Order: sequence, then C-alpha cells, then structure tokens
Amino acid sequence: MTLSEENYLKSIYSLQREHGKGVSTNVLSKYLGAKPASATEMIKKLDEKGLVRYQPYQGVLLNESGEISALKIIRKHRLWETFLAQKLDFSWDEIHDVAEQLEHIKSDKLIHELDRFLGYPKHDPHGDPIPDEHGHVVKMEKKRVSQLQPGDTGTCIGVNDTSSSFLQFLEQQNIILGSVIQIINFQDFDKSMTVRIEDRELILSQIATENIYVRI
Amino acid sequence: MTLSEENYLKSIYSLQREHGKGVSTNVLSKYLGAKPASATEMIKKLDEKGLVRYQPYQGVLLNESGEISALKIIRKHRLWETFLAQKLDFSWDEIHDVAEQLEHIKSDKLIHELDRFLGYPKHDPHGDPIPDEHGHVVKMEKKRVSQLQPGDTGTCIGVNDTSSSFLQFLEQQNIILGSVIQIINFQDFDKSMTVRIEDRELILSQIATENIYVRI
DNA sequence: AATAAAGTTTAGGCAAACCTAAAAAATATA
DNA sequence: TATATTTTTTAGGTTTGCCTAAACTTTATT
Ligand SMILES: [Mn+2]
Ligand SMILES: [Mn+2]
Ligand SMILES: [Mn+2]
Ligand SMILES: [Mn+2]
Repeated sequence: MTLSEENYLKSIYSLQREHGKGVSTNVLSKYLGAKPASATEMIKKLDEKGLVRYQPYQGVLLNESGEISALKIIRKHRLWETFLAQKLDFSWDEIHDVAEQLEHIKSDKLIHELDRFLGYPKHDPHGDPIPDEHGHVVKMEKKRVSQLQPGDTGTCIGVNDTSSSFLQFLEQQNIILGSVIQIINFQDFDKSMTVRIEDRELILSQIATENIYVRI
Repeated sequence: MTLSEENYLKSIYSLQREHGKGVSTNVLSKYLGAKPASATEMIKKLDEKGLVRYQPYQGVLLNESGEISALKIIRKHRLWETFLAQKLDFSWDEIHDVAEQLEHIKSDKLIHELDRFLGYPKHDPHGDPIPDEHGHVVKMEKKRVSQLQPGDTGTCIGVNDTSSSFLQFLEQQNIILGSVIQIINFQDFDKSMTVRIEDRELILSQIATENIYVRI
C-alpha cells in the first residue's frame, strides 16, 4: 500500500465515524487538502483493490479489509505519538505532524517492539484509544464539557480538535489529560462556561467546551 | 529534498569514499538497484540543484552542500540504528532496513531529541561514527583483520559488509563490537586466518577478515 | 590505426499522484 | 416543472522517478 492510499483510508475512516453515511469526494478531498477530482481517482483505485465500496455520486465507505488497514495505520500513528510525548519530550501539539510521517514506516517488528517499549499503552497523548494488533479498539463513553451541567465534575480524557492552536491554548491554561474540571456556571448569551480546574477558575468559550472530552 | 534524491546523495557519498574519484553512473546505478539511465537523470537534477559536480562521461562528485546533506542523512540513519538496537532489541542485522526508511523522516526536533534520548552516542551498532548536527565526523584509524600479522591483537570496532548474511554469521560466531581478536596464524594458499576470540579459536576466510575492522 | 567491447547518454514510454477545465448528474430554487 | 446551482466525474496535463532501446563516447584489443 502506498503512502497516499494509507492517508486516504485513514481519512475515510475518520470521516465515516464522524458523519455516519458515505463520505463524499468533496468532503474527503477537502479533508486531505486535495481536489475532488483526485479523490475520485483514488477512491476508484481503492475500490478495485477491494478496500472500499464506491458507487459514483454515492460517496465511499470502508469495507472489512479497508477498516482493518485503516486501524493498523491509526495504531501506528498513536503509538508514535505516545513515543514522542513520553520519551522525546515533544509537547501535546508537536507530536501529530511527525507521527503523520512515522505512521507510514513499514515493519511489523518495529511497531510490536515499540508497543512493548512503551509498556503497551491503551491511549495516546490526546486520550484516543490505541487499536490492538488486530485492529480492535475499545470504545469509551465520553462527554463533551459542553454537555455537563453546573455542579458536574469530569476528568479530561481527550480532545476533539487536535489543531496546534487549540492544544497550545490548553497547554497555556494547564489543562492536560487527567485534569479535573468542575462546572461553576453557564452563560446563556454566548454558551460559555465558568469552570474550576485544580484551584483556578476560568471561562471557556462554547468552542472550547465542545472540543474537550471528559469522563464522569 | 525527495526520498530518492536523499538516497542518491548518500550513495554517492559512500562510493566516493570507497573509490576515491568520480562515481560512474554504472557503479552508482548498480549500488542503488537501478538502471544507468536513471542515475544519469538524477545526477543531472542534483547538479542543477548545486549538490554535485557532474560532467558527462566523467562521473559525479559531491560538492560542499551535497556532502553536508549526505552526512545529515547518515546521521539520522545511524541514530535510528542505535535506537533500534539499544531500545527496541533489534539484532545487528535487522536494523539497517528499517533505518533506511526512518532516515527520511523530516523533523529537526525529532533527530535532536532522539540524540539526547540515546545519550549522544558517538558510534552506531556497526561501529560507524555518527556525524554531529553540522555534519562533522570523527575519523578513526582502523585496520581490517586481514591487515594484521600473526601475534597481533585488535578490538572489533566495526564491519565493512553490512549485509544480513554477514552480520548473522558474526552473531553466530559471537563476534560483536568490542570482541578482542588475536591472530594465531595465516594460511597462504587461501589467505584465511586462524584467530582466537575470547577463549575460542576459529578460522576466518579472506572475505571475512577483509570485512571486519579492528582498533589496535 | 582500425575495430570491438564496454560504458554513458539520449529519446521515448509508463505509472502514481497530483492538477485544471469541461461535461454530466444530483439537488435546490423559482 | 423548469431552471439554476452545486456536486461529482471525466478528459487531458504535469511532475517525479523509473524503465528499454538506440545512439554516442571512451577504452580495450587486434
Ligand atoms: Mn494525531
Ligand atoms: Mn499520514
Ligand atoms: Mn545501516
Ligand atoms: Mn535511504
């Protein structure tokens, strides 16, 4: 499988989870920073290879083997992110871009040994679960901070937006995985929330509260 | 710089060190497993980019900036090999192929942090020196076992042939970096040598003695 | 010196992964 | 329903890195 095919599979996987139904070439190409015509071409190739189901104008869906392939790449991505954060002192927002490259290295032994070296981690530094070698993922019940009520308390277990700017913001505010967040109150006019984190109170915008996941 | 350009630069560097003068397209293409016509094409491109000096029918030579680029890739290759051997329990002969992929990952921070994580190693697992971040390499005076006389003693500091089969042979014979090798005698008819390694005596063929480096 | 052999370059193609522009299909609007 | 808009596909190019076959240059042999 080529680097490009791998990136397409991974993208289709994410977008399928996010939107439910078939992924359109428009959405897919935008996600990958390419043009719709390029997505159509690649989708046809993946369909011929038996990795996706594609019908013109109906979008694309991963099938069994495509999903397994996608999860193997995601496994590698998340293990490398864990390595970069735990062993090489990369910060939350720096790991993703390098992992985008490392996830394409081809060596079963490498990924197996890396997993062992890291102590068989279950989650990456953003709180996302790491699939096992067969592509099995454990689901977590998680809520967005925006879904909590004043008085509720949750533990930060991940983020939705993984952009550098958002992760840097969280870093500045000292919000990390494991941070305990208590809702103090909710402003109706802009849907922002006042929350207590450790012993500090701060105001989080709606966009922020929608992008932080917590376990209750 | 593309993956292919990087591989060509690295190959030209090695072949230039090995043979002295300009590297012919024939030698270069064979080394890379490609056809001479492909080497000619790439060499022209590298020349236009100012990384090599090339004159038709006269072979190719790295210039200043080409050599620095080559050494940076070699630095990454050797740091990754060290990582694989020291941290991930890869054996002597398994590291090279994976490092061939990892050396092309683009991130200054990654290689800097990896260096720190490994404790700023000076040599890779095959005994080859690791260039510093500016592309500076320390030379070692080393001899081939074949250059020693009966009675001489040397410490194994590296190998010339890094093929899997040779490294596996060394592993079987328990010859590793740091092994002390004493020459017992020399057979004139086939240029093989009887040597003592630790408390064992064994016979090494001419090919073997020419591919093991020692410090005296 | 003439010819043969070996090495090197040029010419013309091919596959992968992109692109733009035009055509076609699906969806929304009047 | 007819028309306009949006989405998607198709057609035709481009770039990178590879190839084969033919032409050309250099080196070796007679
Ligand atoms: Mn990531
Ligand atoms: Mn990727
Ligand atoms: Mn190597
Ligand atoms: Mn390489």
